[in-house]
Amino acid sequence: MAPSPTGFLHIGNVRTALFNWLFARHEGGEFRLRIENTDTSREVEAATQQIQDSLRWLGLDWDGDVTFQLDRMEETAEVARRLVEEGKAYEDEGAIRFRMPDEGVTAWDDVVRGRVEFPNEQLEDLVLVRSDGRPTYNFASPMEDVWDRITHVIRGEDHISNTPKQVNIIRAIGAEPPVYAHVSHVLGADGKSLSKRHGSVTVDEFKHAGYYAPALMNFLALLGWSYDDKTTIMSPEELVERFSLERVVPSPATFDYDKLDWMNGVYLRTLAPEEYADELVRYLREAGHDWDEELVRRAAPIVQEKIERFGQFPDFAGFLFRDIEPGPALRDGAADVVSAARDELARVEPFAAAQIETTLRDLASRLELSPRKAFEPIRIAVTGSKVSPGLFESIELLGRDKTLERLSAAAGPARA
RNA sequence: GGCCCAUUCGUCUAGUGGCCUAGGACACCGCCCUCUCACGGCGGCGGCACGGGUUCGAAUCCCGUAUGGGCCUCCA
Repeated sequence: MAPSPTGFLHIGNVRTALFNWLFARHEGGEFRLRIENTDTSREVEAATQQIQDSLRWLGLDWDGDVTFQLDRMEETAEVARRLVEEGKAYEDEGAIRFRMPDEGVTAWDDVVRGRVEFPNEQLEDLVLVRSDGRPTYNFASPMEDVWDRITHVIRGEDHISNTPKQVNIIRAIGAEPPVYAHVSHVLGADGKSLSKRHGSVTVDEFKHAGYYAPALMNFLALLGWSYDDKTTIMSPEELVERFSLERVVPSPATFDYDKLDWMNGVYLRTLAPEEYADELVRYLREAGHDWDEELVRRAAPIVQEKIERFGQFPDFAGFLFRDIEPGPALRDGAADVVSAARDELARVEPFAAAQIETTLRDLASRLELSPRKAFEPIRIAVTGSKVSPGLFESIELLGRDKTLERLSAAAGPARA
């Protein structure tokens, strides 16, 4: 994986990184991380750290130290000088250019695309070393592939037309090119390259939105790859065991946020309750919500079946932790239900979901109201919303004092 | 403009000449379950870009067209 340190890691690049990682882990090989920083003008200060944090969060661990392309400036310059001596390159206004063949074709067997051929007459004599001495990407990259004994280069399809150039350079120094696999791009719903306007695009944004890393990994793996005709939910371990480059398709994939949300929900619902609570607590802490951890843990079970992203928790269950805005206006007669509920709940013992449910259902039938009708105003009064976790569990967690307080406020001064 | 890559339901995909009356998943619609919202169950809608070949037979092979994308930097 060889990102350039120009900003946050884009989800399309992460998908490519994932394929590299899955392939390496499946084959028992190494997954290497190299920072392509030969363009010093575009380098962004914190990007190198961000890239590593993002990969770690997703669960992509690399082997050995991170390497930096510019660190081998001396070696690449040396090779360039040798190529000039051998007549395979030449100086041009202070820079060094590689002499590309003029006839025939340069070809390779791409693992995802099959045989790809380029007419050599299309190949320009590319700059190897800039006039200021820094190597260019198209020179440094293949050289490092050789020095690091990279066996497989899995990268985006935008590199297809760079490949014949790199192949020629590698052959010129008497080495064998690695195996290449060019994967397609990831697009937004409008068919254009995925960008900000489509939604989250950086790993950080997905993290902050409350996605669960294994779910995101699963989703990304299925963008351009499949195991068979029906398997969709696969743990990281299963993905590693089943992945193969041969099953990567060459056509571009559109990022479907709805499907990601669904898949994330599947993962969250499958988590053991304690694990779910742990993840939720960690998410809220990192999102800056300084809420009582004990209460968050008690609330976890009643939201696990309901939300598909941790990011939905504040809106969905925030009424447990902070004051609520006045809810929608109560319909005619609703105030009576609310104040009756307040009177009943003032006496319930113990103040627990089961007893609360019995009490409120009895109240509904006494008032000759359907549960649906009777509970709506109570829900709005207590949670501030028409949509919430289970009413009885919510009331238990809120506690008697706050529940009565909110019911009184909603019933209005007349009965308060 | 040149070269290269791609093209199966709205989306992700299965499919490698007969198993295809094209399978699965998300989304959408309907019904059931139900304290809201979800979950779950059942059912439905919906596709091989187009045109020529090759073949007894093509989603699958070949050619062309169209559409989309990439590259053509002393960017990566």
